[in-house]
Amino acid sequence: MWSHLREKGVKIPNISAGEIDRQVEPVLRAMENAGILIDRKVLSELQRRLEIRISKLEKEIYKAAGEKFNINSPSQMAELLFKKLKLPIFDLKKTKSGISTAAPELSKLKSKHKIIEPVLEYRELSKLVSTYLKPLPALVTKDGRIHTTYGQETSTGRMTSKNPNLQNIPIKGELGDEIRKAFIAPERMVLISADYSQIELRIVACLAQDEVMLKAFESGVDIHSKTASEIFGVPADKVTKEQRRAAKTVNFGVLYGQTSYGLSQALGINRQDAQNYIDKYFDVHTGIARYVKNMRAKADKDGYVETLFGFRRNIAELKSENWQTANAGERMAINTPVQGTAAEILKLAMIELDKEINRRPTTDDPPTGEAGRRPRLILTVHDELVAEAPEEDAESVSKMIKEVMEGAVKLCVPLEVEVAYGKNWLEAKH
DNA sequence: ACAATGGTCC
DNA sequence: ACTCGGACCATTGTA
Repeated sequence: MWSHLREKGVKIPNISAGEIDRQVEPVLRAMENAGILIDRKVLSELQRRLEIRISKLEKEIYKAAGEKFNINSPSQMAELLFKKLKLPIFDLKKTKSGISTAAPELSKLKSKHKIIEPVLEYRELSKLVSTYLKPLPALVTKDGRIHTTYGQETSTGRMTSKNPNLQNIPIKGELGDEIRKAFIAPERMVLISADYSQIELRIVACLAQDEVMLKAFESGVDIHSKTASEIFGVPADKVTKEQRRAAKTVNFGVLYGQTSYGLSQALGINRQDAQNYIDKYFDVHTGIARYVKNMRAKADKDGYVETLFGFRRNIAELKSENWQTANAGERMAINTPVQGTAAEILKLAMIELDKEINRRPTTDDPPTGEAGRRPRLILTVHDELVAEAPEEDAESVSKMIKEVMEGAVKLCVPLEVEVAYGKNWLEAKH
């Protein structure tokens, strides 16, 4: 499906998607066995801190409500907010059973009642405690480490992680920082984190042969600032932070087939403005517009789309009588080649890295009974790999990982990898 | 046991 | 009316 890209400078290694999956399988098993070292004390101390705060918030919420109720129950929350407190439901999303109490909806009510803010904070903190701080320590094995299970059975070719899922460890905010401090390197070792910079945008630039985007990546300019300058019609050096943030949302929205409504919700602007931005975007990015059209047509005609390495996803949804289902099918057709190709590139890098790492000797003669220190891959998070390495090898292993990842395939644009290391996962991402 | 709701990540 | 792709998991409430 993408063989024409060979003439555009794309060098696709002679390997199929299925073969990539087979070859990455033993690498995944090795990563599961390796696991990642956990500092349980960091988790338990944070848990204690948050539980104190949560009980204060509980009292505050009950007081503002005038009664006790189960804060964790969306139905009881809706009953309280919209029946007893009679908060306005104009503009709020509905669920099958009633009014949504999801965070974006409650945020709209912040100015209407003093109960909203503590509820949002309660939700945030109890999420962290119940999903991460409590369960993670229970999964630490005798070696002090957590061993997830990786899978490859997804509709795009991405990998999954379960028991626990280490691909959704919090990263936003101060509390995300605190949790990531609990994922540590052993004595005299470091964690190295390496992530592809905007890999999906680079892939779509290439698959779509979008001239403007190709040039942007070749010249190394900030892609979101460039998009901002295009859709807001301002010089590149006059782009505000706010405009850049909006442009970033547009860039990612395109990958998902986002509508004007979706964009307006994401940016908190009106729908017409959102539509104008999208129109402006497709005006400039004719290649992307063509790609979107082509993927819809391809899926419609053949019933499937393909990634760069030939992974096929059947999209039966497109044939649905239900227009919502059919629209969802269109978005899958747009997104799957991009997301799937990114997954394939990461897997190729993992296969190559595993070979390269195993060529290196163990650094130490281990003291009696102790395992020798040597580099190994330990985590994979969609566009990021985390490895462990002896601290004296941090620089050389970092460099090796970066080079292998950047060279995994030759696209029409350069692949860039950001790499850093430190004593824990937080430090390794600076 | 299962569906619905909500929330975390890329 | 509905609206952003791909995952996993906790809690509530119903069957």
